[in-house]
Amino acid sequence: MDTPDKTHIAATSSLSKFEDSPVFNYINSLSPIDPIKFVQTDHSFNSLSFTSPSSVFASPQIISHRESRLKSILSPDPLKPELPLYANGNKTSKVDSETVRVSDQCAEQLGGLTPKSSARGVTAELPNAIKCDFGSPASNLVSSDSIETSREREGACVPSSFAQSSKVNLRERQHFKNEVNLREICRIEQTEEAAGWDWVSLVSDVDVLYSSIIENNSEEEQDQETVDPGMTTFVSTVLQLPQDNATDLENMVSISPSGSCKLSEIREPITQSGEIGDLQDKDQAHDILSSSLQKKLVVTDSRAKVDEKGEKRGQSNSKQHKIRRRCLVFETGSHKKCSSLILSQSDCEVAHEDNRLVPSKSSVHSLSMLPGVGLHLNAVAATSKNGSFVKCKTLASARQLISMQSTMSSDSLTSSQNILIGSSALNSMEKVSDPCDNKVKVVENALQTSVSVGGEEDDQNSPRKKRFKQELVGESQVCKRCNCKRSKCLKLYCECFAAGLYCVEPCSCLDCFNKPMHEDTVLETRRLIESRNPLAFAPKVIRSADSATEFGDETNKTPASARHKRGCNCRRSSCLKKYCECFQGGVGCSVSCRCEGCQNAFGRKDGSEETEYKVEESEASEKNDSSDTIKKDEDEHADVPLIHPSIISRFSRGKRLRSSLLDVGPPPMPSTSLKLKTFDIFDSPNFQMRLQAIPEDETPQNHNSNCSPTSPNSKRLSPHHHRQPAGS
DNA sequence: GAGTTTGAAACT
DNA sequence: CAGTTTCAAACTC
Repeated sequence: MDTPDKTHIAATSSLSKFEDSPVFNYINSLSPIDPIKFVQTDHSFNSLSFTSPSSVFASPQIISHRESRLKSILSPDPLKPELPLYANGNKTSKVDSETVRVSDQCAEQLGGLTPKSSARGVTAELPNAIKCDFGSPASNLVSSDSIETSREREGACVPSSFAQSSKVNLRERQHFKNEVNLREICRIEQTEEAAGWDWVSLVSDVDVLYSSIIENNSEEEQDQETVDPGMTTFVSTVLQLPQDNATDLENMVSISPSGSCKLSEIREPITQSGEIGDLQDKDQAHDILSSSLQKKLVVTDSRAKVDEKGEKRGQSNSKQHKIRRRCLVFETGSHKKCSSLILSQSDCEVAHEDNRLVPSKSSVHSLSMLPGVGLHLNAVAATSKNGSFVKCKTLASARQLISMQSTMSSDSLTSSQNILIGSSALNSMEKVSDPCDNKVKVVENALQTSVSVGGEEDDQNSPRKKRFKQELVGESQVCKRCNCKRSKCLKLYCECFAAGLYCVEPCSCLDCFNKPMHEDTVLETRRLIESRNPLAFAPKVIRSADSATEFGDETNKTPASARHKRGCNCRRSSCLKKYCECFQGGVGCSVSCRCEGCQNAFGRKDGSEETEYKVEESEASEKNDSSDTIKKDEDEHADVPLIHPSIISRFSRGKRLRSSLLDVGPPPMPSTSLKLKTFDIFDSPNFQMRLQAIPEDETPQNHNSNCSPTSPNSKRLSPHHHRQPAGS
């Protein structure tokens, strides 16, 4: 109902309207504040103005927007782009002209920050930034109200009656408070850094600080000139993003000219009045932001000198700066329709460096999202409902806890970058074809460091360690480290190819064609294979609902009833080894299986899934060791019993299971706490849910096929279906 | 690490 | 569609 016009009018002619409004008149009659002053107080978010109509605008909306904005910086919600906020903005073209000016000022101010004064400078600047952010009544309606607007108004503002009285001393006091707060946050930051970034909590801290500052500065006037830089600097400095997160910010800023970028939102006065001015502003802001980001680094490093842990921090930062967050690579048009196709595994460089990523909304969101989002089929998605931060935190923690090896072997680097983008929303992004194998991979670093953290092996060169590292890497990113010799990795024999991933250096394949440089070949081959079997690249393991529907198997009603889409055909392994895809996938056999002598611990095809049922229904039931092991695992993930084959497969690789009992068990879990910790990410129910959910979205046609009575694999429909193993 | 086993994928 | 071959992972030693 609030049309832009309304908003705009309300913003531009707010004074007259307010004055004309009965409410205003009434409040004005109650308030000693002069109406003119009221206008000013609007922008300053003066506490006294609460008695005036401005209080209406200084409602929790402001806080809400502020919080949402802060959160959006850290956890942009793809479903809630910031852009709409701008739509409500009341910015005028007037602000556009201010942008450049203010931006320049910002740059100057940033440049003026010396290492020693950086912290103080940030502190001093912060209040204004906040004020500008939230002080304006107009900004109440538009969270993204530009700082420049406030600044502009500052210059013309008429000092409010209360503000002048408390200026000097109060400001100093506030600055002191703010600085104290800032230092506290810096300490928090350091602590978080040392213990691994507790990003969420840090955000909360910052948010609290903001609130505190806002309150403190509600009495403070708007005569301070430094604004945006402070805000930006503050964000940059205080948050001191873990590299990947920082990169996210950079990405968000640089990649999203659409204006949905979060950081630019803070400092960039995006005007609603015109696209041209908008673009100009954005360009300006982009440049400024780039510079500010650089400044940020300076500030950070500078502060590092001051901090007790400065050296450590500095090292960490310098290393972190080398990290390039991998981003999802997008598929070229040929297969855009088929969302489940291979995408370039290119390393997603920070956009502002190469600008190869198309700045679209989705791109922003995708960048905001963690790699897990949009991953194809077997790709590991660590994202969960809270996943983004969880993963970030975890990874960052791992990275922070142990100094990374700045020179990661490229093979390990690339292993985690084979991310297949299936999300159609991400298809809008340009494909980045540059593999960028030389980039340090955050996840892998984290994993690597995690290994070190575990203390299991200190020797980086230990074969065992290498192996485990590779496995972790492979698992974490579901980089199928294939070993194809003759298939050229263009057949489903190749796990990489089957998973919709490009082969990477960890692979030991020969004559591999499953690489971005052979994309055409890969896509063509995929087409051919899919023409033969539409489900060829569909997930092999289907969730309970799907499988139950598809197979009509009553035994699949169990929560742990994920089933292999085709069923196995085991004859000698008794479905007790990973030769069996059902077992490998951590699912029980179903009537679709044609296995002989099925002993699948996850559920036999004859329906003897007592294990699962009992596990699900009664934890008290004692079973043999193998069943018990399975039970525990399934209890932990009762809601998502499915364990992706790749995970299991990679998990146990190199950890050969000598015992049949162990073989019967669930995917071998890391024996060390380290491993458990690492894999908590991937074993989390949410993660598992993602694994299952993503393919559904990505391969709708396939899933439709899945639901069809006819299976692509005619063998599945053979009379063997009803054959019951004699042993069972 | 080499060799064997296994079962899916591919082929006929 | 069934049988066979090919293939690479899983597994054993």
